Amino acid sequence: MDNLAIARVLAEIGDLLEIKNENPFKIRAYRTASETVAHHPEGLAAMSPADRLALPGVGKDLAARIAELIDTGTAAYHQELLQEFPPTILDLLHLPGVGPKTVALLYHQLGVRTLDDLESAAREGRLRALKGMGAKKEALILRSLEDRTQVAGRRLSAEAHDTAAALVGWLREHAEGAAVAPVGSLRRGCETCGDIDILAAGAPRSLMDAFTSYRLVERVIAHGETKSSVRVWGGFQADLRLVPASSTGAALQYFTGSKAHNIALRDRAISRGLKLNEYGLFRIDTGDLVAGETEEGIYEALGLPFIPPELRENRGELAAAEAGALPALIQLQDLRGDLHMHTTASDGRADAWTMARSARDAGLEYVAITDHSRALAMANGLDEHRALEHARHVRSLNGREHLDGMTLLAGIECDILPDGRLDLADDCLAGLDFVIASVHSTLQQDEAQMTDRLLRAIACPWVDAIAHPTGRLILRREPSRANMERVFEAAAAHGVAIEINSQTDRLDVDDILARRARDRGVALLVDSDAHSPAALGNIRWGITTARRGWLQAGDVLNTRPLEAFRASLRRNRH
DNA sequence: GCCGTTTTCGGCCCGACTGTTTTCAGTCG
Repeated sequence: MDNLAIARVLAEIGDLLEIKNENPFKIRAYRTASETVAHHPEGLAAMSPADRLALPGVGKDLAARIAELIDTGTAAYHQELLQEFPPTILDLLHLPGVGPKTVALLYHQLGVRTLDDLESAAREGRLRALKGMGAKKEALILRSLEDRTQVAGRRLSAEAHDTAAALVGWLREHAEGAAVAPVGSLRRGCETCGDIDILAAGAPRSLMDAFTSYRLVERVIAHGETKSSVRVWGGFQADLRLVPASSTGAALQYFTGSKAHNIALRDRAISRGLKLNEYGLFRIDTGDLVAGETEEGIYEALGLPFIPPELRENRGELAAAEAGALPALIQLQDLRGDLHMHTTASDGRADAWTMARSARDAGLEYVAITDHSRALAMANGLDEHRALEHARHVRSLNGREHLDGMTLLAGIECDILPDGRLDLADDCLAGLDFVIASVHSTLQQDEAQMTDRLLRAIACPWVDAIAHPTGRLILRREPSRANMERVFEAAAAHGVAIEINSQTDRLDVDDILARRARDRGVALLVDSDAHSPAALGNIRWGITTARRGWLQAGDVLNTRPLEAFRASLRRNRH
């Protein structure tokens, strides 16, 4: 049983306990543990019982349930709860506006077990007869049921980014002098987001009306003096919070989250006789304001340096801050090269010259042109002959004018065949400047096959790096079953770099694996995998992922000057 | 159910909005 499966069961127990109206702290214990397990980079099944017990939020009881899950694939406690409530009841809980109390009420009073049951009951007007419910609540539930089919949960943050930027721009026009900024998961750089959170500090009350009358607002969900929510065309929910200018820093901190980071930070405040909320940091005894105007001030008053938003996931950043050991996170301008891009030679939209010029305009000093190899026939992949022809062409561009010091490396994105062999012969790969290998097909292999496949590719002396190592597509395709721990070990041993691919739906490896790889001694690359000049800009999302993975410039090979970069490639090291 | 240089028992983060209410419960973030 893998971590996500364990986490799902623990979260379900939490949900079921909530419907049962159990002790809220017990519920929180299950949910915290679920989060911890889901984000733990190492498989719990392979850990010793003592190590599992050492995980934060996992005590004697939860460790026992986890062990039971790993050993038997099921937990008796979970099954008991499912005897009391049908599992379909959890669908009701995830409906907006429907919480545990309502679910319990619906189940006990009306025998509602499924979303279909709920829809019938609502249409027949039976909900309004329940205590605490009325016609409006009934209409709200019907609406949630309708929305459910249109908007399916989370979306790529890259998609939300443009919507958020336009909305923030509109709000700034209507609130001169106020601080308007995206907060929440967007500010933390998460790969997906559930909604768009915006904070306005020091803005007039009238800004709320500007917000709810924004031309792309489809419906107003809530409209208050300091908080409003709307649904924007395209499926996003956007929330706006208004706070006084004196609370700018406190509110930025509070609404940026994450929830886990904030709870840990508030714990820290309490232990120092302080109270933290979105308006400021206050002394508990006197109620005096200690900090609130700036985020830096909040952290400073709690004895900490400023913690970058990307690190605020309660994954050790508070301890690191306390110890003065926060990483100096990599920045976009640290990048000097981009080692993964395509041209019209395979499935790209522009030629090598145009791609290189665009990269130069973006401030880069070198690029590798890495078109597909022949196994990707539908992408017009190159065979050995074409690959070497293309390499000659790419290298010939280096002598031309107007390149402003940009250097092109002749490379290839070589397919790793299902048995781990490379798609092109060794002497061809040896004749190039850079080879990045990747898996594009037969992604459903079992763990042993997929792991061996990658290990075999890594063992090939002409492979310098592995592209999009897990093959996942965010919200669409799960990562392959490869044992990444063993892949990183081999990559470190052979000096093969691991890529953070910046395509907005890949971000592969992700933040957690990137951090794990670095800790295992693996060098990383941040690449655009661009198929057009415009897509070169996606590399910023890879940088965000690297930052969320605690990476510094020194951990990423393509921050090095060209000669140092070339010297660090596996093919040039002996 | 977890956790502890104040504690092995008694705590556990905090506030806004909505709807159904005569002072508050439920939900959300």
